[in-house]
Amino acid sequence: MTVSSAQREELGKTLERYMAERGLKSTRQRTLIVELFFDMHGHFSVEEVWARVRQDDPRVSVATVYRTMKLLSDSGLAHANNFGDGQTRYEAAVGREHHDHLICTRCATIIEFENDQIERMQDGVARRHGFKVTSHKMELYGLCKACQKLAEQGA
Amino acid sequence: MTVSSAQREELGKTLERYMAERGLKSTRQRTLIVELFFDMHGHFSVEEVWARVRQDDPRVSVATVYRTMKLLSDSGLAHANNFGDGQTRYEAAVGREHHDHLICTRCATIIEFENDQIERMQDGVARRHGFKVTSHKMELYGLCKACQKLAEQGA
DNA sequence: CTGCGTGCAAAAACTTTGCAACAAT
DNA sequence: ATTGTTGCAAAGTTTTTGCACGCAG
Repeated sequence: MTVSSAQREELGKTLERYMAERGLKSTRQRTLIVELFFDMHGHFSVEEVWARVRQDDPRVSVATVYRTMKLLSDSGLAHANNFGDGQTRYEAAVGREHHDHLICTRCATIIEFENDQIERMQDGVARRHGFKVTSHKMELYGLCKACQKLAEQGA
Repeated sequence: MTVSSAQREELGKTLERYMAERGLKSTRQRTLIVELFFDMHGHFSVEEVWARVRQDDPRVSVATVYRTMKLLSDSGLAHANNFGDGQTRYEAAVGREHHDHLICTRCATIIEFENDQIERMQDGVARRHGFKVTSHKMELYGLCKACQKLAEQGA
């Protein structure tokens, strides 16, 4: 699932607006990190994004990647996740439907899914508690098909 | 919602069995930490549990609390959560229904809720993906009633 | 006795931050 | 020019671990 050029443009505009609103500047590093991050598809730690960025420009520091990922997260262009290992993983939030995750606790495979019915029920729950929900996350942990087989075989 | 004595007994048995199975030993520290943790109701960081434990025995080290909470988590008697701040929070997993969380991003209030219908739909999703779910977590982030009012008043 | 558990401090893992040089507007 | 940004290294947080001693079984 590639981010289309239209979506990419949309993304750029959102980011520009966000930065303009708070007097932030567009730099070579930021542009590179954002560009590369949105070309990667999945859930990446800062370390992983940094590794990719260094292929193109070895002089970029981790600190800048940390700062830029936080920027993307604050601006709503990326979502920050915590899947239980001790690091924050980011994923693109544009050009995609909202979705949740099935996570294999054996091989760490992540399957994404989407279920409008569940979303609606979540909204209902929130409403009944007087909550105004701005975001949510739902993760189902267990064994994927392949790992169930391996587990049966005692591997 | 207090853990009843019957539930407490159940808890003790589960833990004993778990420890016996792997040759783990029951110590003064472990007993104290487990006891106190199950008397606290809520979602606590290791630091918070430690603070409580030290009231009763100032000689217990954080390391032991870390190790014991991990033990509880591994044995299924406690659940580990990550609510976005950078620390793991534990909550009792016995003597309670499974539940999920509404989290106020302003005042950090946590409301628990339970919804069987959603649970069933989650199971359905997992089944369709060939997943065998062992646990899940669902968190709705937003503003609680009180904070919505404060926000309106521009506070 | 045997070996797991504990306390302590050191280290690890991840993330943030102060600062001087640098770059964008 | 002015102000935000970067790289670096230092420091902050949270959690884990090595080790010598102690305690449970």
